[in-house]
Amino acid sequence: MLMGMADISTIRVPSGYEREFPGASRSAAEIAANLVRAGTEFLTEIDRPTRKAAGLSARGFQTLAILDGAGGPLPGYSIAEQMLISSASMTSLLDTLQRRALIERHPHPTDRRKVLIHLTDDGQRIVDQQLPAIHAVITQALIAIPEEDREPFLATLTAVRIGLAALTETPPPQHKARRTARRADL
Amino acid sequence: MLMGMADISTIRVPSGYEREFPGASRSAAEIAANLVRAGTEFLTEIDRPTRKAAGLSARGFQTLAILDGAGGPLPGYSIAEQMLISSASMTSLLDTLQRRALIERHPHPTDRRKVLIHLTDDGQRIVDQQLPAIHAVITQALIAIPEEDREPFLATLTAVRIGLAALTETPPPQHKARRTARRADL
DNA sequence: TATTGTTATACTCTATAACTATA
DNA sequence: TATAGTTATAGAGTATAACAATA
Repeated sequence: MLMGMADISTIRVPSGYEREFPGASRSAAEIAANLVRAGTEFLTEIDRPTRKAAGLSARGFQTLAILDGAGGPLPGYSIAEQMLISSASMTSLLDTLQRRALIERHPHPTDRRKVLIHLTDDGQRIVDQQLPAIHAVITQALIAIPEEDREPFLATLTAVRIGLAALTETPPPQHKARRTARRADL
Repeated sequence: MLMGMADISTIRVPSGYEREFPGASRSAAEIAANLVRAGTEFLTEIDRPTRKAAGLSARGFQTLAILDGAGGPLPGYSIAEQMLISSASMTSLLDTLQRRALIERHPHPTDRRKVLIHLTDDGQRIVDQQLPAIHAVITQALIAIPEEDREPFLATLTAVRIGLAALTETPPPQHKARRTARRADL
């Protein structure tokens, strides 16, 4: 059984946090917790109409949306690159979509190593039906955010992404050991 | 092959968007795209040390962290509720963790329906080792966000989560059909 | 009757390795 | 040699349904 949605409030980190993790920032932890949670909840809501209507996984629909966005057939490896998965995983995904007749595989006219992935009419129909529902959910979810708050919010989101990307290119940050007081204090 | 990280910038939505999806808000779509992306990237970074050091899935580590945070053993259903998964999925997760000797199952002293999940010493050690690394990553990723921007950012994140929660309790928002111009315009 | 947990079954996503065909 | 794709194999996470034991 899944429980109902409790009242929503900002996720806070207890006051002992910076004592327990020397060098760590409490406000950073709060931002991380709330950002990850908000992102996950958003994904779930975006996913909901798709799964319900089409019985399609997020990855499956994403594949269709990439093909739709490209405006024409794409070779498999180029979809795989965009989705950050291996070619073998791509094959498996495409098998699933092809079984449901949402995509077709056609040989590339000049390079016989390649397979061009086409949206079928059914696949196109699913994208055309689901995208408006998804964008309606997005618009409605953010209806209470004032227009003047949106650009600053976007700017901070981008700053976070830049900070994350910088992490990948440097050695993992140093840290001191946890100061493990009583567990119940967390 | 997975590609490297391109330069990071705000994800923007093309200008034809509100024409293509009547009633939808372009700034909302940009916030959704950047928020979901930032959340996913954050999760990936938080995940990285855990997977590397302990070969543990995100869900597996999350289970250990919940037990650690509780300060003592918990019955399975209470962990499942926090993770929003079914009791059958919980059983499978716990099987995996028990196979690696990171948790133990003990009978509840008074309610014989319940099984109390205990962190083993190995499980506790993984949490104690990984949590500082995770919090160092979080602190470092956000180092460039000025302190005075943090509370407003948190406030907007919470407003988004409230908007999302409100969606769940109401019928799906109405929307008009996609105005399907040329595909390449997207 | 409701709660807690397990088993059985099935599907998706993912990864790695080995392989074919083509460039 | 490098690129594109498939097959084979394996493992994790998820869901549903049916079930047992207990409260």
